[in-house]
Amino acid sequence: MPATQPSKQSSRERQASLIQAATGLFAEKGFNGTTTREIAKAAGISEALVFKHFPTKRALYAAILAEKVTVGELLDAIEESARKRDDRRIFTLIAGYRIRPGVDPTLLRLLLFSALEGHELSDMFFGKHHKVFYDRLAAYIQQRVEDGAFRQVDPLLAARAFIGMVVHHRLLHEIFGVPMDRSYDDTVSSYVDLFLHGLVAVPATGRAKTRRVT
Amino acid sequence: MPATQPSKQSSRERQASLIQAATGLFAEKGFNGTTTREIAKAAGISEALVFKHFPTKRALYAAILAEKVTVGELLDAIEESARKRDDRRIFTLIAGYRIRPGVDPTLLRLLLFSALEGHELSDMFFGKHHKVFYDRLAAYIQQRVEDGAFRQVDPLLAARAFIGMVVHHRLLHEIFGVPMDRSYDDTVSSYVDLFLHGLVAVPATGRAKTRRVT
DNA sequence: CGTCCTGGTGAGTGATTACTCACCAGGACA
DNA sequence: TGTCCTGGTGAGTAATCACTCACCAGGACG
Repeated sequence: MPATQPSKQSSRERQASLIQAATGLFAEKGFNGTTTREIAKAAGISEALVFKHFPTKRALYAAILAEKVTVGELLDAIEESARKRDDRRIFTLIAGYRIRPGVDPTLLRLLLFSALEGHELSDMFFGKHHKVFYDRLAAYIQQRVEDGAFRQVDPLLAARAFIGMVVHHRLLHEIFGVPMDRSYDDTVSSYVDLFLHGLVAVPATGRAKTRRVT
Repeated sequence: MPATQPSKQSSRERQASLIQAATGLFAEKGFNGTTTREIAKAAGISEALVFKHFPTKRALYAAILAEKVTVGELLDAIEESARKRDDRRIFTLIAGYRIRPGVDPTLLRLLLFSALEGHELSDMFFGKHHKVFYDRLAAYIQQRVEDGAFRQVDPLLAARAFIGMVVHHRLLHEIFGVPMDRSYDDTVSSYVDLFLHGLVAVPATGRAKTRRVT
């Protein structure tokens, strides 16, 4: 518990540590399941002080959703691989960003809770965390269809399909507690391979297409 | 509002109408977000009577999760197609079962809420509603791999991947409100096609593999 | 007739909730 | 020295929560 600062802090510091403490609680128990008393305790301050910084509990929640926008550097890496037409790399990047063990697990819970509980900022949160990905991916897929490298598919649907595979994987793992018996790299590569080349075996033509999947 | 029965009902009838009324509320607002007063009002009875039938609010919630087990007839249809090795049909059946417009939208919300809020019966609920599907699908995929018809993939991972695509689709639509601009049949067929044949175009060999997807 | 069971309720109970208010400590600056 | 601002609190408050209890209506059965 990082609740060890009864010392004075500036307004901005307090606000930040409040947001940090509350984020964990909201992600764990949802908006309705979290009390302001718990938040204050987790931040190591009195309940009254919480309301000096945020007029209502909802306002604190909104501040959290508004703050966690991230994304950023990943899109650059994607952009670069897109220029090189490195299909495998792009899909691996996106999948990895969603499955990678280091990724903050609270964000997914926060996102789901906010959507289920119907918070007003949920749409924005969803847009910043998910929509960007499948919009960018859809654009790339369209490009590759035009190149003639991909089959004639609906780019948006295909993008959603791929991201769906991998988000669902995380969902199973983090929300439903399904154990993942394969390594992270292995899993990502399997998903990418599956999506790019499909399930049906290609009868022996000259191509060395059958990548090992183990 | 079906709250129009102040008349006497037998204990079992009351219990059933209580469960029906509460299911909608729990799915909409979660366990913590739903009050017993609301439930009573939706069922058209007094709050006290709710507790005559269920000792606690949690017990009522548990009764709901325990009751909604369904599945059933779909597995028979799958079994039949499995004997015929009708790949497309099997994947279409499963996808359809999850995307079909008629499917009760409250179940998905209920499932997510119960998992996020960490209800004790959540695992069971998940097992009956999802695990059966990807276990069955994984078994079929393994069979087809042994037939030599599918590539050498991890069956469980592949099954999860496909179901992930389609569950994610429903999630986007029902929970996040993303509009779906294509028809139901079209969407399902696109997903199945994508999963079976992959994204990468097969260079012109003799096969007429490129199914139209539009 | 009485009495007993079942379905049903109004009016509470104490605990908990989000939120408020009067007040305090101490450094800054005059 | 005084006073003023900022960070901080203990002790509330009204509302709401899950849950309880004493009681009622009426049909069944003797």
